[in-house]
Amino acid sequence: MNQVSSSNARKKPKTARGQKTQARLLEAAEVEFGERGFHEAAITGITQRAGVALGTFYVYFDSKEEIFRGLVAHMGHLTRTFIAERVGTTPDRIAAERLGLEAFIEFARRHKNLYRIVMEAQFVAEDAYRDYYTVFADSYCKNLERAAELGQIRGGGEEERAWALIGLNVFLGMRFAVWDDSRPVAAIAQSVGDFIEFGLSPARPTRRDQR
Amino acid sequence: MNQVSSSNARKKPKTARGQKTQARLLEAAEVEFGERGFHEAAITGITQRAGVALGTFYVYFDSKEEIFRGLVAHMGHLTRTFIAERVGTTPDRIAAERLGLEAFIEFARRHKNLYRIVMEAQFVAEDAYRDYYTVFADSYCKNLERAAELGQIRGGGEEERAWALIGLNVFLGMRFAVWDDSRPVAAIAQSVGDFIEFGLSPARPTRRDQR
Amino acid sequence: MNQVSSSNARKKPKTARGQKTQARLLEAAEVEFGERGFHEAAITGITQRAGVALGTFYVYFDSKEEIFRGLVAHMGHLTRTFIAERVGTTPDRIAAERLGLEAFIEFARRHKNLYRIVMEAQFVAEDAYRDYYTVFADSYCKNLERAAELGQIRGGGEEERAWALIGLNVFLGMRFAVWDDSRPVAAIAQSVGDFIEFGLSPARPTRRDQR
Amino acid sequence: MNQVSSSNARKKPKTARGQKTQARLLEAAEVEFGERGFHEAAITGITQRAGVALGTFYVYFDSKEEIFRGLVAHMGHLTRTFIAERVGTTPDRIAAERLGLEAFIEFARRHKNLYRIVMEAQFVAEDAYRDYYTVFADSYCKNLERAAELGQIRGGGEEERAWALIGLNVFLGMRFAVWDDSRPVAAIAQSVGDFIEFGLSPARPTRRDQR
DNA sequence: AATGAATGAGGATTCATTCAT
DNA sequence: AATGAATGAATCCTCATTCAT
Repeated sequence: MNQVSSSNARKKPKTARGQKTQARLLEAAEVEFGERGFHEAAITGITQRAGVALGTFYVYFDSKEEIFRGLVAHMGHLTRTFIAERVGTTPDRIAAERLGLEAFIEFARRHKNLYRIVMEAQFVAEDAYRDYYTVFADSYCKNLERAAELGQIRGGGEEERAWALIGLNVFLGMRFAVWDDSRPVAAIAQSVGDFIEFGLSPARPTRRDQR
Repeated sequence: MNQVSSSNARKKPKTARGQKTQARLLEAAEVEFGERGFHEAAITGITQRAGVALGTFYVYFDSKEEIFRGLVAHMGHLTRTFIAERVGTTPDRIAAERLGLEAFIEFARRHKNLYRIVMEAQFVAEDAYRDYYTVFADSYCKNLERAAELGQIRGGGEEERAWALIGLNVFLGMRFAVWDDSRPVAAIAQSVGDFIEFGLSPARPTRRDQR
Repeated sequence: MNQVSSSNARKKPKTARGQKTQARLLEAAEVEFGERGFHEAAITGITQRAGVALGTFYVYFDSKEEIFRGLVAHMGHLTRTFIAERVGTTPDRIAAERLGLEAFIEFARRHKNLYRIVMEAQFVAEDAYRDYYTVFADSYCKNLERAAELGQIRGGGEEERAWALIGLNVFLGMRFAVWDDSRPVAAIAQSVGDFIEFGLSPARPTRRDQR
Repeated sequence: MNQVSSSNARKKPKTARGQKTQARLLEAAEVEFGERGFHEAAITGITQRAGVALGTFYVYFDSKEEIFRGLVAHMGHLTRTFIAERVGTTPDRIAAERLGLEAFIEFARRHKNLYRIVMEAQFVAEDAYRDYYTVFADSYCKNLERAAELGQIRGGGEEERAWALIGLNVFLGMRFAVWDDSRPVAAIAQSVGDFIEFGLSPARPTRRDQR
C-alpha cells in the first residue's frame, strides 16, 4: 500500500536483497497487525504474507514488539510529513487547523492499518504511544502559543487545548475514517471546522439571541 | 475501589452468597484488567484477588472475554449515571457541556481502571467498544439538536460535533486523569470550556483583528 | 422410552418420591450417554434432563461411572429377557438362531441409546463390557453344545462359534439398527439366516456345482 | 512395535529430520492411545515417548484427534495390505475367506494397539470408524457378488452377509487376539472356517438327520 | 541471507465431586 | 430429600524465539 522505510529496524541489511526482504516484512507486518491486532497477529502470519520463512523474520527484527514499535514510529513520521505538506506554511492557525483536520481524516482513510496500530500501541508499547501523541501535543502547543502571541487565537491553557484538539481529530478519524469512510471529508471539515474556528477565535461571540 | 453491580453477568446466582461472590469477582476483575490489561490479566489473578478458587470464576462467567465485556457495559452505566447526576437538568447546553467535561475528568480520575478497560475494549471486544461510544454519541446528537432548535448553539453537523466532543473528552481524560491527575479539574475546564463554549455558540465571533 | 429399574443404583431411596427421582435420573442418563457418549456426557446434562439440581445426582449415585455401569448391566437384563421371550423354547437351535437374530435387530432398533452405551463400555468400564458379552457367549456355548449333542448342528469349536455369532449379531445391529434402521428386519434375517443355518448345519453341503 | 508411515499427517515435514520426528510421534501415539485410550492419553505422554518437547507435537499435527484419525486410517491401510498379501489371488472365495480369517487374527495379534484404536474410533471419530469398516464392507460385497456369479457361493443379500462376516472377524479378533492370544490361530480357523464355508456354500446341506 | 525444526512456558477452560444449608 | 455454590486437578494448545544447517 505504501512504502515502509527500513528506518526503525534494528538489524540493517547489507545487501540489496536484504533490504528488499526487510521492506517486504515491514509491509506484511503493517497488514498483519492492522487486520488482526497485535495479539492475534502472528510472526508466521507476517512471514507468510512476506513470502519468506519464519526464521527470516529474526534476521531483520529482534522481536514482535520491536517491529510493532517501528511501525508506530513510522506512522508518526508519515503523519507529520503528510499534514505538514498539506498545511504547508498557512500562517493563520485557525485556517491551518481546518486544513489539518481534513488532511488528518484523509490520511487516516489511506492508512487505516497504521492508524489502528497506533491506537493499539497504547496497550502494547505505551511509551511509544505516549511519544507519538506527545510529539503532536508539543507541536500543537507551540503553534497555539505562537498564534496566541499573534492574536490569532485566545491565549491560555494551550496544553489542554492541544490535547482536546488531538482527541477531537483522533475520534473523528476513528469514526469517519476507520469505521466508516463514506462521508465526504469536506462535510466533516465543514461541521467541525466551524466548531474549532469559533472555539479558538480570540473574539467573544456576540450573544444576541441567547438567554 | 467501587461497587460493581452484577448487571452484565450471564449466570445469575440464586443465593445471597452467590451474589456476593459474583460481585467480588467483578471487583477483582476490574482491578486485574485495569492494572495488567486484558492479555496480561489471568483468571487466577482475578480469583486470587477475589479470594475464591479458580473454578468459581466459571460458575459465574462464561469466559475471560465475557466478564471483560460486562465491565465495559458496567462502565457505560456508571459513566452515564454520574454525568447525568452532575449535569442534572442544566437547561443550557453550553453550560451543560462545561459541567459534563468537569464531571467526566473527575469520574475518569476515580475510575482509572475502568477507563483503561473501555479503551482496551477497542482491541478486545470491538463491538462493545463501539456500543459504548455510540450510545454516548447518540445522546450527544440529541442534546445538540435540541439545543440547536432552542437557538443555544449553531445547528448542522450534529453527529460530527458529537464525536468531536467525545474525542475531546476522552483524550483529556486520558491525559489529565489516567496519565497525570495532578492538574486541577477547574483549570482544565476553564481552558477547554471556553473552547467548547465559543465553538458551539450560535453567534459568530466578532473578528475585528483577523485577516 | 423404557422403564429403567433402579436395581443397579447404589443408594436405595426410601420414599416413593425418592424412587421416582432416581428413576428419572436413570432415564435421563440413558439419553445423555446415548446421545453424547460417556465423555461428552455431563452430570449436569443428566440432572437438567431429569429436572433436578446437580447435587441430587449424588444422592442416588456414587459417580458418573457407577450409573453408566448400571445402565450396561440393565441393558444386559433387558436384552436377555427380550430375546428369551422371542426365542422362547424353540427346540431347534438353527431356528432359534434365526429368531434370535431378528429379535436382536429389532431390540437394537428400539434401544439405540443403550446399545451405544454397551459398545462404549469397552472403553469406559471394560470389565462390565466383558461381563456383558461373556454372559452371552457362555449361554451361546451351552446352547451350541446341547444342539451338537442333539445332532442339530456340527460339534466342535463351540466357543469360537459363539463369539463369531455374537460378533455377527453385534455388527448387524450396529449397521442395520443404529446406523440405518430402514431395511426390513425380515430381509436381513433372510440373507443372514441362511448363512447361519448352513454354517451351523451338521450336514456337509452337497457340492455338485463347485470346482 | 511396527513402522508407521507418515501418510495421514496434515503438516508434511520438509526435511529428513522432520520426517523422522513425525514418524516417531506416530509410533509413540500408537502406543499411548493403545495403552491408555483416547481420553486418558496425553499429548505429553506421546511427546515423552517420542523423546521430543511438547510443542514439537503441534509442528506435525493439528490436534489430538487429528493424529488419532491418522492412526485409524493408517490401520486401514495396514490391514488391507496385510490381508491382501496373505489371501493373495486365491480364486475360491470360501478358501479366501478362511485364509482371510486366519490372517486377520494374526494381524490383530501383532497390532493390538492399533486394533483398540480402531474400535475406540467409534466414539472419538465416528466418521473415521464408519469409513474404516465401510471400505471393508464394500470390498467384501464385491467379492461376494463376484463369487456368486461364479457359482462359488449362494447369491443374494451380499451386503448383509458382508457385515455379518466383518462382525464375525472383528469379535474373534477382539476375543482371541486382543483379550487372549493364547489359542492357536489354526484352531480358531478350523472351527469358524467350517461355519463360514458351509454358511456361504451354494449347495443346500443334506439334511438327513434334522427335524 | 535464508531456512524450518524444535522448544516450553503459559493460561484458559472443563467438570466430577463435595458439602453446608 | 433436595439444592447449588465451591472446588482444583488436569490438559490441550499457542506461538514467540532460538539455532543448527
